[in-house]
Parts: sequence; C-alpha cells; structure tokens
Amino acid sequence: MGIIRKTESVELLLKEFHDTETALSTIELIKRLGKRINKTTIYRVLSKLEEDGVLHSFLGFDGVKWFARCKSHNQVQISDIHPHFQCISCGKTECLDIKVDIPKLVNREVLLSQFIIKGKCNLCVA
Amino acid sequence: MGIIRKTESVELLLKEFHDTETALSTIELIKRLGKRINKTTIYRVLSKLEEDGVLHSFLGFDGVKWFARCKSHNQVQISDIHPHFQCISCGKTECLDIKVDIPKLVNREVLLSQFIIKGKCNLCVA
DNA sequence: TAGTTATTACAACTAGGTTGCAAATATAAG
DNA sequence: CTTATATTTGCAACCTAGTTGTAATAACTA
Repeated sequence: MGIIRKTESVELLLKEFHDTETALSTIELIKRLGKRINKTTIYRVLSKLEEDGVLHSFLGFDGVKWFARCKSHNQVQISDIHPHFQCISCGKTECLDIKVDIPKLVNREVLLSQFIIKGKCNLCVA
Repeated sequence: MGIIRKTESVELLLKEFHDTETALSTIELIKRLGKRINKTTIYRVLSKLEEDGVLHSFLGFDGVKWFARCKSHNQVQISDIHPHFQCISCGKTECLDIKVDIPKLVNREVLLSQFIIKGKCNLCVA
C-alpha cells in the first residue's frame, strides 16, 4: 500500500527529488529534512513512494540506500532496469540512461538485478 | 598490507572457502566460526585476504557483505569482473562465470563495478 | 631462546535502519 | 461545517552489521 494522503512529509520529499536530477541517499535526505520530518517518517514515506513506482532504490557501494525518480511512473518493472553511477570524488550518484543486457541464465529464474558502477563523474574526471 | 603470519584464524577461514564453491557472507562465517574466532578477527582477516587477492567481496541485496574465492589469485583486477547471483529461496549466493560488458561512459572514468542478480537458483526454480 | 611485531579477544561504540504505540491530522460521511 | 475513522507522524527504544582502541597473546626472526 503506497501513498494515500497528501501530507507535508510527502510533499517535502517529492520536492527534493523534483529539484534534482541525481539520486539521493536516505542519510542525505535525513540531513536535509531531519529537522522538519522525523527519520522514521522519511524511511516510511520513501518506501511507500517506491511501492507506488514514483521512486526506485538501489544500494551504493557502502551499503547505503539511494533513491531516484522513476522516468516512467508506475512502470518500474522493465523500463527502469538501468545501471547506476557513483562518483568516488564528489559522491554524486545517478541513473545511467543505458540499457543493460541481463544475461540469460539456464535453469535459473531472474527476478531482479542491480548494476552499479564506481568511478569519477564528468566534473571530477578532469 | 595483507596476510603475513599463518594463524589459526586464517587457516579456519580459508578452509571454509575451500570447502565450498559458493560465496559466504560475513554473518554466515560469524555463525560458523564465531565460537572459535572473535568476530572482529573474522572481519579483519577477511579484508586482509581480500587485499591479497585471495578473496573478493560484494554486497548482497540486503547490504550484507559477501566474500568468494578469486579464480585467479592476485589478479582480481580484470579477470574477476563477473556478476553474482543470489537466490531468494535458499539464499545461495555465487559467482557467475560470465563476462559482463561494462558500458563505456563518455567523460567518465570507470574504476569498479558490481552486477548482482536476484532470482531462483537451479535447485529452487522447480 | 629471547626479542620484535603482527595478530587476537574483548568491550565499547557507530551508523543505518526498524518497530510499537500513542498522538496528530487528512479525508470521507453526514 | 462538524464528526467519525483510518492513515500518518513523532518519539523512544531497539536491532544488526560493522568498526575502533587497547592490552594480551602468539608467530616469526635473529
């Protein structure tokens, strides 16, 4: 069950994602909104937004959870399988607009996959 | 700086990896060896073995760290870039002997990547 | 065998994330 | 507009994977 009521917490969180093109980690969101919204609420709203297909999540290299907008709302399934890029210099983490070929595995059923790439982003590579 | 001395902890941990083809999570290793080796030591030995190129590590979907033998010792760099598979039914987690094409990204420097696939393994798919 | 230095156990701690519950509030019904 | 009801929130306490500092122990070297 996803978002049902339009509350201040929901609006504040959605605003953060609409103001950026990159992904946002839970700890970054708690840093930004922790004084206005309790961290428990932040976690709960984020997972509801994910259920609704508004956001998708993935784990960074440090094991911290990141969230990003879904390009195609309510259609997370196939179209949103893309790699994520995490910059070791500035920390910027973003979705890559690239299709990834999930290898076909004999005798196995593939349900989900995550591809994360670590390196230096366009601004930090110089 | 990796492993310098042959201690009981090192031998016990290496034995675990030589007795299996799959990956082992830190929590599984602590479960198995926690009575004989302190968990701090387990963490420290594992990261030293990783430094030495004996093991490589990756994060499972739950954010827990997994370790597996490197096929080519001391050559983790290129030859060991492979996807990992985690079974949602039995928990078995293993290296896939498949080459993954890391997409070439313009204006970015790729340093590391992780590709993890979740699904049902050969034994659980039936 | 003694000295040096890596390694270990222990306890205490950190951080990301979760749970239970009473109070607050958005929405629907009247 | 008011009331009823059910969702949402804040709080505090908790959980778990992993880390740190330190004194004691044990592996290697001379």
